[in-house]
Amino acid sequence: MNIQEVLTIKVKEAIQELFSAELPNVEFQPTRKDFNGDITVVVFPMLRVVKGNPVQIGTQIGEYLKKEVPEVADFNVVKGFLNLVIADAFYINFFNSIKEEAHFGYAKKDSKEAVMVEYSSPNTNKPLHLGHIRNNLLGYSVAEILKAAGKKVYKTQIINDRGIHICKSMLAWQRFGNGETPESTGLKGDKLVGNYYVAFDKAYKAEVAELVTNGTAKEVAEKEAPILVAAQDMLRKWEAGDAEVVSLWKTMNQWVYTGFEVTYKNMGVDFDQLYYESNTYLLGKDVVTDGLEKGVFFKKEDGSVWIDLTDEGLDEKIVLRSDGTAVYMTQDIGTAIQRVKDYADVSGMVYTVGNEQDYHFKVLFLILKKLGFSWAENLFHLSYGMVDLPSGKMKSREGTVVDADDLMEDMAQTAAKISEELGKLEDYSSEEKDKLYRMIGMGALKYYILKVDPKKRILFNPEESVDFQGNTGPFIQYTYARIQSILRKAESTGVHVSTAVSVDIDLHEKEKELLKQVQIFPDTIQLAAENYSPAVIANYTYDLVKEFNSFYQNVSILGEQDEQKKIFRVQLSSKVSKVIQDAFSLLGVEVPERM
RNA sequence: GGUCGCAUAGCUCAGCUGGAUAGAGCAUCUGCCUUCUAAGCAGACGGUCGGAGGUUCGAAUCCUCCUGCGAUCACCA
Repeated sequence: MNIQEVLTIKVKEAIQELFSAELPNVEFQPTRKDFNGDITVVVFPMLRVVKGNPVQIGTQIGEYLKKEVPEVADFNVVKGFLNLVIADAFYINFFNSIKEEAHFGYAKKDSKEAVMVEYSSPNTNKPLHLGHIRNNLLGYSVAEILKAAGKKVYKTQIINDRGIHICKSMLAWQRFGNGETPESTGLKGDKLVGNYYVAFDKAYKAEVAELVTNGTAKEVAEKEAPILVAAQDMLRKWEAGDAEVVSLWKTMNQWVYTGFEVTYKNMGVDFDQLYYESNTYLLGKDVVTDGLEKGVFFKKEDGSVWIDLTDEGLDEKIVLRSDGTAVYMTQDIGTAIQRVKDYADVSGMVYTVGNEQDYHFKVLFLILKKLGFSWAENLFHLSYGMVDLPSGKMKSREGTVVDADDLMEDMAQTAAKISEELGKLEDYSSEEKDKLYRMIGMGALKYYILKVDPKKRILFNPEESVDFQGNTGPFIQYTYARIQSILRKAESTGVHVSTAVSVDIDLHEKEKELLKQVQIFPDTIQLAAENYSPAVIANYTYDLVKEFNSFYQNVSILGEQDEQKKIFRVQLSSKVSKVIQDAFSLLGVEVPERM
């Protein structure tokens, strides 16, 4: 039982005893730093049950608690706030009880229910860019957070490997490629293919311009440009299974996959299961037929099938074309159902997709609910804002993107530059340095992106590099490294960290603050999971680290004369570093032994 | 036009189910490396929480309206 639960019972008891009244619940908040105390009971809400002066009521409750609850060492009342001072022994007991836990704060895997988290889901016609980085980091992190909160998680992505955009790259390569391959050019496969996507757009625009010059209306020219018609023709051939087209498609997609693999590895993300749109794009049609019988959908005269969502404040949405072919929505319905077939324990899904698709997912979830799937109640669209540049939106086909690989490389180089200037790692080999610089660079980038609320759009200015000081990933990594340094030194000087600490020691104010911050880690993980928010973890970790640094600068650890206190401080530091490491692992950020 | 989202210090962001004098970082300015890593610490400066009403003992937080920005409303995906 934690202190709040104990106090809740005792406060209710006090109200019963002192005022013969029934208190429905007790409201707590951490005591503000400028007041004396650790936890505060808010008296105002009690006025509904107990009539009187809040200060007097608070004082009476305080006296009762001080007498009846050993953990309450003292109290004071300010206006309607009853500030309680919790005894040091309580914190020390808490610390001793969690000290040996491998992953303090992680919930036990209790639920048999699994969640499938989808993220990344790239198109195979171009390399990944900064927008994909946000998507990947969010999806990966939310998956890790859900795991830590006790859920079983499957990470997945649906690879958009077919469609007109793919054919555009293919066609441009056929026309302008001269048989180039990743091997012959030394280019990463996704980069090579992406170049042809850009080349297609260039050629297409030139053709449109030419048609317009010759008197064709712009709208007509945009539809009839020969290269576009050729791409559409290629898509039809692909759908018909044309051997030559399919072979080219396979070859070029493989180039892209090989390239993506490198990017994912550098980003530090992974997947448990892959879905390919080329396998799933025909799914969902039979479900529509079922739904039609059930009356969930209706058919229009031209044969197209729709759902009427006007009762929900939305409009009508098509689920099957008049020619009987599937649309985007049909596929997504089919794919969702397929996933539950593949993984029977899946009882919920998270879709990490940009906020321009808010409407689509709203509709998709509604349809699945109307079709009566129990798991449809647990669908969540992890919607995030766009990453824009000062020059505006990123557009792959116009080449105005911040490339994922380039950005990660830049981050590592910035980290290298700063590290070299500080010059603390002269004895590291170049391999060790390189590994460390990547870790720090990625730490900066990941933290920078994950610390902000997913809903907010990010304006990314490549000119102003991502920070390495203050509320940043490297700041937190640095603190971790610093603690490791202390631990190494402690070990070499023979401090016995396994010894239990006596409850009799007096806690320094900084130690107490640190313990309070450690204590809320489990709740923080649950909160982050409930809100699907890595930002909650990021901000928690920052607060913890700030607290530790303050402790570190104000209190001597290894220089402490009292052996008990010294051991306790080393143990506390060790535990804090473990929490930092675990919290950062939920963000997909690694921590270094030195930096 | 309808719907959804966002708006907090010069800049970038926190602020949990309504609670005390709204918090960090960056930038600017002061101090602190002969003691455990100064990517740090301690401090100063900086706010009509977009605007107006309302609910409440109490509103950045909840409700209504308005303004600004973004997204979306395809037999594209």
